[in-house]
Amino acid sequence: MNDQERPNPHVDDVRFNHRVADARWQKTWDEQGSFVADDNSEKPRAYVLEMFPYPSGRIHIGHVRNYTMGDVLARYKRMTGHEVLHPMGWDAFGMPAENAAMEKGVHPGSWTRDNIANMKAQLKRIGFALDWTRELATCEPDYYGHEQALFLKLFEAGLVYRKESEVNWDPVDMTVLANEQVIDGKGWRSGAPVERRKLSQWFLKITDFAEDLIEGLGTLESWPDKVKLMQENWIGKSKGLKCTFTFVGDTKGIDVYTTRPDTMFGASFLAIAADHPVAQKMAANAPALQDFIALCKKGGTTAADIETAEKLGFNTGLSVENPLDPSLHLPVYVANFVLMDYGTGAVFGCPAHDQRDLDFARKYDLPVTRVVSDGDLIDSDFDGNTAFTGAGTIINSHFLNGMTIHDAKADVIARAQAEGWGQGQTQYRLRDWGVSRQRYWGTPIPIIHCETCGVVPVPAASLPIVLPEDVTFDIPGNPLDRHPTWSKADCPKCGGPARRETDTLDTFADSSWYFIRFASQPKDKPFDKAAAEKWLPVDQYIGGVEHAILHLLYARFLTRALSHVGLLDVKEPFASLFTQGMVTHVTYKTQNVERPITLDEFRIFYQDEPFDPNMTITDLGSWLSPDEVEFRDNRAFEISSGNAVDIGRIEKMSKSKKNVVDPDDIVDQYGADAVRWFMLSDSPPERDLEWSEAGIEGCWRFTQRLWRLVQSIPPRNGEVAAQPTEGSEHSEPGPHRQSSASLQPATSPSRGGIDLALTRKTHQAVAGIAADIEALSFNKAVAKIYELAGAIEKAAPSAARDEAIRSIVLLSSPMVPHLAEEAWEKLGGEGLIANASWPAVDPAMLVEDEVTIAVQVQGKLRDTMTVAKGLPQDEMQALALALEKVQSAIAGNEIRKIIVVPNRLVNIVI
RNA sequence: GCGGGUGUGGCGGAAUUGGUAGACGCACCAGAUUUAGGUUCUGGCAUCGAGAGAUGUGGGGGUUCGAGUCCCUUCACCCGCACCA
Repeated sequence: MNDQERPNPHVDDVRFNHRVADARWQKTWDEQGSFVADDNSEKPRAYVLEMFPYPSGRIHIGHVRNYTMGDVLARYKRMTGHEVLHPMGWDAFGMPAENAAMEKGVHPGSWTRDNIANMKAQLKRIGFALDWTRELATCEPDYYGHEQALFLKLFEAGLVYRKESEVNWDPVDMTVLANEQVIDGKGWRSGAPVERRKLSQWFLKITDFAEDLIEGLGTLESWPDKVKLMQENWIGKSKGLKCTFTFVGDTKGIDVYTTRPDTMFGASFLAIAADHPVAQKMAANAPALQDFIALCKKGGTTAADIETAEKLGFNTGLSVENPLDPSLHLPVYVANFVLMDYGTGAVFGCPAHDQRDLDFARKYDLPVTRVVSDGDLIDSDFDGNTAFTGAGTIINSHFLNGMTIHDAKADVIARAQAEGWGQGQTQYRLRDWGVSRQRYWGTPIPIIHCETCGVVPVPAASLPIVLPEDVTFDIPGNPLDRHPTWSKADCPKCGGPARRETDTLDTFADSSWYFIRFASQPKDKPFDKAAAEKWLPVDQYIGGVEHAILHLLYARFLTRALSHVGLLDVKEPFASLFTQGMVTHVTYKTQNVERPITLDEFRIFYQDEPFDPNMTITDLGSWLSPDEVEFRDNRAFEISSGNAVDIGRIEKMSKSKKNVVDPDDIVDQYGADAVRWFMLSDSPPERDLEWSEAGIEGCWRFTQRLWRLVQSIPPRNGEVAAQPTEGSEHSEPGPHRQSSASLQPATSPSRGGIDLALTRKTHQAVAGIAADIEALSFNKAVAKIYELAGAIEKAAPSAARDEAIRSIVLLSSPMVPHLAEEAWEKLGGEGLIANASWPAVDPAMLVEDEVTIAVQVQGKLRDTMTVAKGLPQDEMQALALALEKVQSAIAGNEIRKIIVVPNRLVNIVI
């Protein structure tokens, strides 16, 4: 399926040959350093950044979509006179490299570096306008060494600390598991049930910035609301009451934090976390409680695991007093759904108004007292299984009765403070950022543990702490830990023998400052403050919505933390954020087949029972890749077997579902421009894009259509050329350079007559496409290019038509740069189109002098009419009433009202 | 469980933000050119209806002269949940 196999004598002479053109222009851009950002430029700056890829081995089509969007914006910004920084690098640390090491016996470093080389070559083939001189890989010491320096700065500033924290522990492999490695509560390799185990780990104090990070969201006007909302909910600021429930007959008690002090009279139990000191202390001589705590430790550490697990409790036999009325006593339970790291690790349960508490109360037969009424249900008994969590009026609560929940909250907090048993407190759901990973392929944490001096930071002069190359992955666990010499170090303070920290940093740390390093990369320090600030913040950041919370929050935090310690003066790293959708593709699956069971299979399931040959077994369908499927009569069949195939759902491309498309293959077949065009067409960029053969064919045809348009006019320097205009090819690059390709109405046409309509259409396209690109509405920009192409094809030869063709080449050049360069050369444009300017717009050409008016009767469209723009309302009304269809719709009824919207519609109400 | 999102023809989507629903593309149908077509060009294409017309933006209800757009309610699907990156 390539051009050689499909000769086409009729079109080959005018066909755009991407195989030649793509390579030619990519080489030219490289040689001329077209996209190298000039740090000293006087032009206005634009920093366009896409989230850098993890070097998994191959570029995924999702990457292509992401980088194409950024590339169009970067190229457009260059055309509008900006100095553009558009860099690329590699988020190169992480687990897959270690997995490859275990599975294939390759070193994580060489595996990663090979992948980077392959993927870089792939990216180059797509023709991205990237500044490769700033390329970085986080796994190289010249990157992570600087990260270690930043870590030490934060350490000095008191933003780094150590505490115990739970990890997933595989008791068979004796190793820490990532959440991803826990499948159905079991270790992915050993299959053993996972336990939660405490380790001493390093944390960054992101919670110090919780308030700041919420406030900062308010300044991010060009971020999607949904992302800001998700971050705000993640930080989870709440105002509530921290108070003490004293043990009955004692002055000591348990501290509780609650956001619902208004419901305190409805409390029927107190629940504490399994890790709570009270639980731990009691467990010392209560084996049953020890067992229960052990039970709570089963299962993974994810929020979803913990919160969907069955709610379990253990009655400690302890009893506490309700501080609002000490005569009310509550039992104390240890419960698996209470988290030690949020609030105080203890909650009071108010079952009528909290679903979890209600489930728990029903299970352990605890009282359920309604204390908030929504009006309809005053005083009625609570017997349902759905908690009422809405607003209402307080009932069954003595002195709080009749208050709104809002007033009751304030009243209880005031009372607690006056009486000394509690105080109002602001609480955040956000937890400190645990950065320790018990893994090899990451940034070594630059700390030394000395038996006499304790924790000692590595002196800056000793950086980078380089990962040892001689490690093995034949046994589970962290190779750094068992390396014979690496962890041995001299204490920088006392010189005595000490141990190097063997935890490495979370890879999110690597991706939390790479955008700063792109802007400034001195050898001797992480970045130069002044140089970095010239580029920062990133003007447009583009990436997947899956990063809406963690990566973006950590990057925002680290930027603030670096500013806090004086290394930078930037609060928000990303001025504008765009989250793009995934690329999906249809899936195919063979049908399930039911067949008789074999003897061997029977023995596996039923051991020694007598064999029953009538028993059947169902082979589940397996995924097929599109090239294993053929179509007959609109039905799908497997080519190899001829069996019918189910056409599955359209899903995110994944290897397991065999619906991936390799960018290299399609770039080779259709050319980089057609692929880029596809990535921008049809689907709005924030939505998913469905890959299809038909779609890419259509895109390929459009590139050829554009090419034919270019062939249809003679070169500029020919004798029939229109008068030379002030084209960009004559203008000097600079901040104030005048815009290029002139689009003046063709007042002295040299070919054919005046075509004002086409000139209008062209100017409207220039203005519209500029607005669409700036709004990242690439699908709309694409539609407008199609429209303009259609208009040009229908137009008779004229100077206006020639100008329209020059314009469409310029307008589409950010999207199809190879074809545009080739066309620019054919049209006699000077220099590279990559350096050309965006066409100028004559505002007078944007206005139409006639408008089409909708005429409605009772809000229903009955007719339309074309009138002069700005026609007075009474004239519009008179014209509308004169219309035959309108009269018949009125049918002699009395006209009650006529609504006239100038230049838009007339609505007659009867 | 918690948090966020999406829903418009056969398909992807557009709709100046409350004012002509279906721009543009894909697919499909018809015709022309071509030795041929997976080329190119022209035309058609929401649904029902012969037509006039009626219906139509996941479902139900509401506000309005007018609703894809605003409000209430409901259904379906997708994403994130702190050690995947």
